[in-house]
Amino acid sequence: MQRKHVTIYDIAKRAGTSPSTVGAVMNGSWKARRISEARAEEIQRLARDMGYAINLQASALRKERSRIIGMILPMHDNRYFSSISQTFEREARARGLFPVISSTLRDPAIEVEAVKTLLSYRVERIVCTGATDPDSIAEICRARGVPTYNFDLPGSLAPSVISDNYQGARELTDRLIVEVRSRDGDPRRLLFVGGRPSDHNTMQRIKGFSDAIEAASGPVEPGNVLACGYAAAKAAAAIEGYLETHDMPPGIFVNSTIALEGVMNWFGRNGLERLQQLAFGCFDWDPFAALISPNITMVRQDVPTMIEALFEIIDKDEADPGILIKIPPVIVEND
Amino acid sequence: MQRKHVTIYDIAKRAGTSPSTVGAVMNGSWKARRISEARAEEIQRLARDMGYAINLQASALRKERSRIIGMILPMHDNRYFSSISQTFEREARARGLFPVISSTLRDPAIEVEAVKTLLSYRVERIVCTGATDPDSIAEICRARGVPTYNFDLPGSLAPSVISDNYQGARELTDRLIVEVRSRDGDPRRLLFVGGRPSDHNTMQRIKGFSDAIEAASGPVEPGNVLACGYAAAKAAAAIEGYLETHDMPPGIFVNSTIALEGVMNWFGRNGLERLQQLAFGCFDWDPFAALISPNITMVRQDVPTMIEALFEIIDKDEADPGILIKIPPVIVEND
DNA sequence: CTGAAAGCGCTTACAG
DNA sequence: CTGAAAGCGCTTACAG
Repeated sequence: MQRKHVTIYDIAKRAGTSPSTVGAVMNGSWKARRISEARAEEIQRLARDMGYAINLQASALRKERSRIIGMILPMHDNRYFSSISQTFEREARARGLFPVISSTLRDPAIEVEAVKTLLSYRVERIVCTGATDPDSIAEICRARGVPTYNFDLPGSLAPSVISDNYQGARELTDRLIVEVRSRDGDPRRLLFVGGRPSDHNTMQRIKGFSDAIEAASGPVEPGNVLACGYAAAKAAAAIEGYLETHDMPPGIFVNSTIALEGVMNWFGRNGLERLQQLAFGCFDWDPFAALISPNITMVRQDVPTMIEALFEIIDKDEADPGILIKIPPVIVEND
Repeated sequence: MQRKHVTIYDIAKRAGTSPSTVGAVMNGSWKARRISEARAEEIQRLARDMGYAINLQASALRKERSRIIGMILPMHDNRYFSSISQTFEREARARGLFPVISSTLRDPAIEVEAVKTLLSYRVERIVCTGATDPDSIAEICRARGVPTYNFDLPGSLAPSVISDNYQGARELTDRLIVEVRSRDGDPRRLLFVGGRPSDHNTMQRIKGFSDAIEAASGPVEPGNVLACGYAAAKAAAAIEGYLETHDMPPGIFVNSTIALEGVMNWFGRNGLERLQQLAFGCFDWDPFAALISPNITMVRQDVPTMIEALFEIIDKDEADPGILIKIPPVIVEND
């Protein structure tokens, strides 16, 4: 048990050779150096015995390449975002990159702080997931020659990969409309709940929602779009407030599982059976939500395909800020 | 827009001073060096203008302190584990540490691989969450002088912080017993579903489950403990198989929300209303699961308190492998 | 096939 | 109050 890490110098001394040679053997460049097989093996054996592990900080410093890829993420404890981390991590590792993910709680100040820290650790690229202000991040990174990518929310200074929020919302709303009509309800009275009005994705989803209704039966009722924020409690309060002045709508479009939690809680407190009479849709997927209401339809964002598209851009080293890839989400019917 | 990162040398040149001075100003040690306020301010201004960001790799290399704290985690896309990352990240940052989390899919080979990579980036400490083989990790790290901590699953070579699985399971089972009896059912016929039999936590929970039943009404029926693994599909298959040769049990203890998903799916396919007649408990918490069955009781592991206990050990730099802190989980009644 | 030297960008004594 | 020098552990020309 040693306190100090063993270095190529320690091994060189023991092997009676030079640090350069050991270094070459340890980082795999030894074949190019035409170091004898015998010597390489001897060094590898010694390294194993001595418990050598390359110091990637030193290596990165010298090579000016860290192989670290950073990602900022609104939060970990969320099904959608955690499936993003999971898939991102796998794909980054598959490329020999070292993924480092920081959560930023949808706070632009924390986002910038996290990005600066990542830059100080000399990440080679940064993926901004759901960033509140992706363009300022892109600017900071561009000044340092670090490419950025927007994910989930688009920006104008770097390539973006997002869900096709408009189309997904429109398709989801179309299903709700069919269901509402099958019960002789009025689609214009459908309710939209959740998200921030300033958020690009929420805006697109509201547009898809409104356009679908308008195309089917005329403009959505004014006051039926409750972009009340992301917290579950806010969604519950929004429903509560809405119902003080309105009748129960024939259906609800819930914008994210976080909002869904609030909506479900409200119904849980006020009679879960009332849910059965509603057309119910959620933009985001949760395996348990499917079981609560037999008539819920969910939109599942296609994370694997989104991450694939992201790495295609990265692999090709594309940097055109005009790139905007929209991945269609998947409608998950309940049955 | 520069390609190259600006260094303390660049700033020193522009400021007409030495790199040492700039370095001291940039890392805050300038007051100890008694550098004049005026000069410090001038340097800070220049650094801002030139877009300087300290290279923490170089700094860490020289100081032999990275301030990086690593964590390995079975997976990100899981409510329990993602709440661990979220809380861990916050607490690490609050201490000026840089958290790096790698997921290892409950695969011992990947665990060791991830730990070695973290060591190569010169992390200062490693938290092993839910590690399949925490002791070999502890050994590898100890040889390099890097302290480790076991989290969620205990080990024998480093301090451990875990949930009190036995007590939590026992209390949960006690509730199920009361419920079963209130319907004139036989507690000995309660069913346990999910987890690996080799997993410490599962073992403890099975023990709590069995002991509670035994204390109340005699030994649990043989064959009523289905430690079928973690996948949802396995839990569904286990229930299916069980019911081929047994009547519906009076209640089910589900060991994790992943298994719960499988169990719920089975009932979803075979009549969700049959759930209402069961006493239903889950070791792990999910906000939606609560809404599915009015009589579900869940055990929520107390992640904030667990992480607090972890950092108390870290802050005090305790390394006694005999430390085993069990945090009582919280019973979440449904209502 | 191999080694000595320089340098990545910092920090740490040391000297004044 | 400040600077020159050495060194953290690598990799990269360069020389032989």
